[in-house]
Amino acid sequence: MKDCSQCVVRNRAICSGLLPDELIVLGRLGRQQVVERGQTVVWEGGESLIVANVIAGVLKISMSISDGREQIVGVVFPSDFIGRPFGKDSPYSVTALTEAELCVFTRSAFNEFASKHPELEHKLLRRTLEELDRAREWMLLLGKKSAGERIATLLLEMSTRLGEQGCHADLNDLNQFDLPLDRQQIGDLLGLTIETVSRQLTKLKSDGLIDLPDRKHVIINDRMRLTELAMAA
Amino acid sequence: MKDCSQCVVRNRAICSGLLPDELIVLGRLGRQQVVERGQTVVWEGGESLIVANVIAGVLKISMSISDGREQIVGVVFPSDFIGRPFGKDSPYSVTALTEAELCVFTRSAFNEFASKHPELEHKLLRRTLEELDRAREWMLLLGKKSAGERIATLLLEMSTRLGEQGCHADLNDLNQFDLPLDRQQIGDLLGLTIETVSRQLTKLKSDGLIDLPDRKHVIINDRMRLTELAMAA
DNA sequence: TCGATTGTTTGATCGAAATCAAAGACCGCT
DNA sequence: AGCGGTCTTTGATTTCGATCAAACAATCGA
Repeated sequence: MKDCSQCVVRNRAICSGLLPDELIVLGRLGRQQVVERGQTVVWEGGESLIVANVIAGVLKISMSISDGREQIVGVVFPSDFIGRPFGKDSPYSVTALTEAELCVFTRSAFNEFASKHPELEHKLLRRTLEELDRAREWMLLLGKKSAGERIATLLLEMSTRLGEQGCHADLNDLNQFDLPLDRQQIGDLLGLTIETVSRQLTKLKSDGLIDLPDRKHVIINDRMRLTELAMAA
Repeated sequence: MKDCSQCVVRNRAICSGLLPDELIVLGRLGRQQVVERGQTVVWEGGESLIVANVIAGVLKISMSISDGREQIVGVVFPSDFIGRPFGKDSPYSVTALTEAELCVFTRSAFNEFASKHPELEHKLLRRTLEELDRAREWMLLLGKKSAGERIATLLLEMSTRLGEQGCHADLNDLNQFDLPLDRQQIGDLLGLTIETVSRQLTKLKSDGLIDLPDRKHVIINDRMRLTELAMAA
């Protein structure tokens, strides 16, 4: 890492709040790394050798069953933390959905540094609690929502999460963004098949709630109706 | 709290590892409380005024949609921690599935104590990471598994989690236990209806994999086949 | 002990999403 | 610009679990 004080996620990542000299020590432990779309940085079942902060790009966290069925259990954005500090093997894979830039630490070096810096662990705890809330919200979606509700929920979630990052095409417009996931991945995230995803998106489009100028780009026309849809059939 | 050093979850709860004098301070902040079956201790959407350690009993964590659909997003056992420290309102309810005993703290008192005791926060972080892993494992179940696989997975999960607690009828027999959930709750946990739960349990029974001497009691006869079932149709 | 209430099982039918199948759109490459 | 591959959409059919309905079993209080 060259210089943490110049880092674009400096104020949002878990390292925010560290003192300048602590930041220098941490910076020396990390190295910046670019990963290309599709590349996996943590393997399900493998010893989680690294942890990292996401500087740029979007990644998926996924788990699978032996017969190949895959479920995406998390989507990770800039300033988020990835990997499984402490304990055992990683129960999931982490794979880049777009080209991404990471600030990578070996797990052991990070664990050691963290154990000496309660402020860092506190930040990580808060983030983990938020991630747990999000996971549970998604359990509600997977357990109880219809296909239409799921798609509506996804679009709104993507809008806000990308918005927090300033990742929107137009910085001022939450209602326009590029999906970092293809149809198959949306299916794997929502517990639906690719065909159902496609049909539901087409339906939202023909109902006028959204526009889909191309495969990835989404324009939300009627946020209110989409929000209603997200919560009730 | 009378005396933490006598607490039955003393060695497993997040307070383990605190020094004797720290434990005395923490003990004075908490109070022991018995909650009866069905009683809710944290309300979805409400300000999470309390956090607690579970001393005895089993509780559910649940979220719901405005129209009444409910999803159980977690099941909590003795030595587990409940409530949402730091931040905002609780996004979920916590309700006792059996009579339970809690060691309750006001959230503010706990937050303050925790901020001065990194060791405690570290324990809480590890636990939260484990809870997150479990939530994601459940997302895989909800998103990708068939009804039969879900039931098999639940029975094995219950067997191991109750086993960790020494809650089994026969302490040496992981293959026999009482379900703390009724059929409706099993459905709400697995994303199934009560009828499907009943049918799948009946099927496992007639296939000889399990016995169901009464509503709550489960005997696992063929753990291996049940394990295979849990992971593939 | 009985009747009421609640929880569970079983049966019949329905429907949302999966699966199977094929056409169409988009992208990168030469 | 044209070709080959991948991704997406659309259509036809099937299936698993939901829903509707009713019988059955367990629990509780009087």
